[in-house]
Parts: sequence; C-alpha cells; structure tokens
Amino acid sequence: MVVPVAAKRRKLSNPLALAVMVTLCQGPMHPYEIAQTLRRQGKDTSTKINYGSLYTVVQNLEKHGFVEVADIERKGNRPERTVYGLTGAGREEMTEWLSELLARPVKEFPIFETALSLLGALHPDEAVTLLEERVKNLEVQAAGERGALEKLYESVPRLFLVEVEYQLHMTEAQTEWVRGLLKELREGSMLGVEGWRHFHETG
Amino acid sequence: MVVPVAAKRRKLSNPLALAVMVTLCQGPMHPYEIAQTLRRQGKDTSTKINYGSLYTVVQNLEKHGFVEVADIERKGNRPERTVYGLTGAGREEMTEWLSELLARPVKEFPIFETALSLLGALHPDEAVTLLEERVKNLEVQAAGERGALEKLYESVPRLFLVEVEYQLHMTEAQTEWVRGLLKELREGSMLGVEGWRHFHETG
DNA sequence: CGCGATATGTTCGATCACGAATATTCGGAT
DNA sequence: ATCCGAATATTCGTGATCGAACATATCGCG
Repeated sequence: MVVPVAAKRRKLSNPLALAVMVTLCQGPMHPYEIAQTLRRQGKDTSTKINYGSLYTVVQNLEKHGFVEVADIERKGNRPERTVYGLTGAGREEMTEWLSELLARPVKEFPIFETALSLLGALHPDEAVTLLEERVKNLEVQAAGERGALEKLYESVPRLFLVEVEYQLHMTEAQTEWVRGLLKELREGSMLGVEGWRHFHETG
Repeated sequence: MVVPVAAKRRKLSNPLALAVMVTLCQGPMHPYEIAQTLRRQGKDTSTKINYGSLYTVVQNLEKHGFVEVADIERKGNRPERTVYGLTGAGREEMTEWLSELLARPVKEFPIFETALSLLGALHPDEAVTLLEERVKNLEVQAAGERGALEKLYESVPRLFLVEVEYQLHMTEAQTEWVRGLLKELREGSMLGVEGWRHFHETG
C-alpha cells in the first residue's frame, strides 16, 4: 500500500465534522443530540463545539454525501428535527481522516508561540514577571486537570481519557520549559539579555 | 493594580495583527514590507502569515486607530504603496495584548487532541500502526528542528530563538507521550483495550 | 394553576480568513 | 534588445465561522 506523502485537501476541514461523523457511528441523531452526546462524552474539551458551526457542518456533510437524512421527526409543536445517519462514504472519510491525523503531525500555530517570538518587544523585567504569572497559572491548570482525571478514572475506562492525559502531559511540559526559560532570564546567562535591556532602557 | 480575571474581548483577535504591530515598532512600513520583515526574522514559523489576511488586518488596525497612514508612496507606475506607522494607542494595545498572552495560558484545540479523543473509532491494531508512524514522523521533525536551531545559533542571539526552542521541547514532549501510550496499548495493559478490540471485531 | 427558570433546538447575518488571480518591475540569460 | 522567471505588491470573491437571537417545551415551586 502506498501512503500518500502530501495530505489531500479535504472537502471539509472543520474538526467538528470529524467528531460529528464519529458520533453518528453510534447511530442516527439530529444535530442537537449530536452536540449533547459529544458533551456527555467529554469530547467538548478536545473539539470546539459551536452551535453556529454545527448546523453548517452537518449541512456540508450532507452536501458531500457523508451523511444523509434518516428521518424527519416532529414532536408536538416544536420545529422539525432532522435526523441524520452516516453513509458508507462518510464512514470511509472518517476512517481516512482520523488515520491521517493520528499518523501525521501538522504544524499548528499556538498563540503562546507567537507571543514568545515577539517577546523582545517588552522590557525584560516585565517579561520575567509575566512568565512567572504564567507558571502559576499553569500550575493551577495542571492541578485542575489532574483532579478531573482522578475523578473520571472511577467511572470511565482509560481508553476514553487518553486525550485528557495528553493535555496534562503537555501542560506539564510547557510549565517545565517556561521555568527553564525564566531561570536563564533571571541569571542573565542568556546571550543577548544585556543588549535587550539596554535597548529598552535607552530606546 | 487589579488584574482583570476575564480576558477582555479584543477588537482584533487575529495574531497576525499583534505581529504587525510589533513589526511597526521598528518603523513605518507598507504591508508587503511588513510581511518580508516578519519572514526575514523567522516569525513566519510561529505566526501564520497570509497575504489575504494581511491587508485586511492592517485595514482593521487602522480602523481602530492602532496604526495610521504615514505616507503614500508611488514609484514609477506601480500601484501606490501605503506606508503605515504605529500609533500610541497601537503601542499600548500591543503591550497589553502581548502581556496577556504571556501571562495567561488559553485553552486551544490542537487537532491531535481531537483525533486522540476519537481514537476508539478505529480498530486498536490500526491505531497502534498509525501512532508508530507518528512517532517516526515526530522524530524526523525534531531532528529538523534541532538542526535548524544549531545553524541559527551561529547568527542569531538566543533571545530571538526562544520560540524555536519551545517548539522543539514540545515536539519532544509529544513524542515521549505517544511512546508511552503505544507501550500501554501494545502490552494491552490499558484498561478497556480488550473491550475495544472485541467491539471492533464483532461490531 | 401560573410563573419564571432552565433545557431544547435552530437560524441568521456580520465578520473573518484566505487561495487564487492580477498586475507590475527587475535582473539576468540569450 | 528582448524574453522569461522571480520578486514585488495588492485585490477580490467565496466560503467558513460563531455569537447572539429566536422560539418552544418542560419542570419546579409557591
């Protein structure tokens, strides 16, 4: 089997679309129910669920034949609820997309990286203060994540918590790195810090 | 001084806007020149620079008074080049925004996290194969980043490379974590793996 | 029973993002 | 001289995004 080296452009790129397809694997649902299911399963911490986007995404999935209308319900006087089911093409797209995401790291642009690259625009003392604050915040965040995880272990198999464990690991990694940076900044050992300070103090 | 606990909504949220303001600190420029400067300084690895977005962003910055037209050049027959400069309000917004980004971690949604949370949709053996491939890819990526860094150390002060070091650190952290996950999956020690397999093999 | 609060569902439109197209100039090879 | 590809510089149309508004149902409680 030949693995395509360049990722092909997908017809839908919103991650929510993938989450929707996976959810519909569990059976036909209407959009709102999809959102509820995702939330109930805690997927909303790893995928941004936006009602605004949800309906558009489902529509687009239908347009491309990945889902189809399975039923149109009407209970009482409420607006109709269109129930969607996953198609064969949908299942295939889902598997392929998910596989690609797992196997291939993609370059993303976390906002903290941007901020770091622009660090020079602040006074070095200010930078140190701010990064110290970040470390504190990260510690709180990590503690929260650990706590949540402990609770969840009691009711959910680990399999369904991998992404939470990953999050925690990455939070810890970030904390560690920022601590290292702070150390170098405070010791002034980092090449270029004197120049930086001088630049900001004279202009 | 009271630190606002909730981040106030910014008039501009595109990170490119921040990068633009920081660049204009160095002096007035026209949009294209801003992009060149960012690229020359390697900022394009940490901020997504999109020509399509650039002009819109600069316009919006102007609309909100963060930059202003400093000059309109015309050389030969080319289209006019509008040269922009940072305003006082712009400098303030820049400092405040950058400070917030450094001090406060924000929840983002990296696509790999989504993929992890949906892992159960694939057969466990398939998941293992794919994650092994990811580890290989991550190793290549890390090697590349390390190489680039070595080269850059020769010509650029460390201060301007912090974001690259951060990237590398995070790549390594991710690799380590995926390796751990793989180990657990292969050993079958992870709670729930048998059920997972069974589910996929019977349907 | 009547009231507000909360949960259930969906739609809309203003804004945003960005690939691709456009248009000109410059440098170097022929 | 002239042709061509790369660099310079900007615009535009399409499509995505998402907060907020809308509308109804259900539930708890006095």
